[in-house]
Amino acid sequence: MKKNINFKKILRSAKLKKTTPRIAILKVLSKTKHPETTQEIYKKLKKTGIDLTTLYRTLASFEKSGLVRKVDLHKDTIYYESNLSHHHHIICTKCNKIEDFENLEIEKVLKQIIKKSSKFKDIKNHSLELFGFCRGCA
Amino acid sequence: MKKNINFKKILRSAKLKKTTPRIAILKVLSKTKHPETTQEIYKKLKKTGIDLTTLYRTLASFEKSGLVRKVDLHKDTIYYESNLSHHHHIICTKCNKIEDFENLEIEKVLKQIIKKSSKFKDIKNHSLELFGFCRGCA
DNA sequence: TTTTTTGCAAAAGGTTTGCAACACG
DNA sequence: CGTGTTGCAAACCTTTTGCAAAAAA
Repeated sequence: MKKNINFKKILRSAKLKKTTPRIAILKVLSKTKHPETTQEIYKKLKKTGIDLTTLYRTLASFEKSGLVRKVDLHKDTIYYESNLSHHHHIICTKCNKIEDFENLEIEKVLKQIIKKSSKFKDIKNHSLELFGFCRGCA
Repeated sequence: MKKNINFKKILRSAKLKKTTPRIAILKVLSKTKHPETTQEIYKKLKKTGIDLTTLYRTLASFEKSGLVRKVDLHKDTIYYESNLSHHHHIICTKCNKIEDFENLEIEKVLKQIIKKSSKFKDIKNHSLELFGFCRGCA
C-alpha cells in the first residue's frame, strides 16, 4: 500500500522539471539499497534507452538538490546513493560487503565539533564510512 | 631541529624499498597540509622529473601500506593526504576552504557501532568529512 | 644477480562539452 | 512560445597497462 513513491512530487519539491529520464532514474535509485557507481546505475537503465550523458547530468543535478549524495568507498570512483534515509556504511575492503548503520550519537558529536570550529558555524551534510574486514574475511 | 623527517625510515617500516621517487613524493606529502589530488601533487613534483605513472603507482602503494589515505571531498576526484596524523575535515562547499579537526569522541562512538554490527568485529580505518558553508560564505 | 621499480608510449575508461532536436510548463 | 532538457558525437582528462631499461637489495 505504501509501495508507490510519488516521484513527480519529489521532483517538484526539488524544483526540477519532471521528465521521463529523471523519473526513471529516481525509480532505479529508490530501489537501490547500496551506493552504486554511475556505470552501475546506467546498466540498470539500459532498457529505458536513457543516454549516459543524461545520467551524468541528472545525477549531478540530483546531488545539487540533495536527492542523492556521493559516497566514497575508497574505490577510485564515486558512488551515489539515494538520500532519502541518512545512514553510513561499513565496507569490507576484501570482499566489498557493505553494512549500513545509523547512529544518533554521531550527530551529537558533530554538533560539539561545530561549536569548537572557528570558521564554520553549521554543516549541511557529512560523510562517514568505516573500513575493515568482515567476519568472513578476517 | 626536528625539521628533518627520516623518510628512509618511514619507507623501511612500511616495507617499501627506498627509491628516489618515493622519497621525493613523501617529502611533498609531508609538506602538504590539506588533501590534494594526484594531479596537484604531480605539479609539485615537476621539477624532479618524476613520471605521472610512477606517482599513481606510488600513491597506490603508499595507501596500501597506510602512509597516505584517500579523502573524499565530494569533488569527482580522489584526494590524498599524509596519514601521519589522524584527523578529519570540514569543507566549505562554496569556497573550498578546509578546516581540520580531531575528535576523540568519534572513536568512542565508532566502537559502539562495531559492537552492534553483525558482520564486522573491528575496523581498520574510517573517513569522516563535514560539508557546509563557512562563515565567510554563509 | 635477482627482484622490484621506473619511465615511456599507448590504450583504456570515465566524464564532459557543443549543438541541434525535443519536451515541459 | 520560451526555456530547460535530452541524445548523439566528439573531445577531454585521468588512470592503467605492457615492456624494456635502470636501480635496489
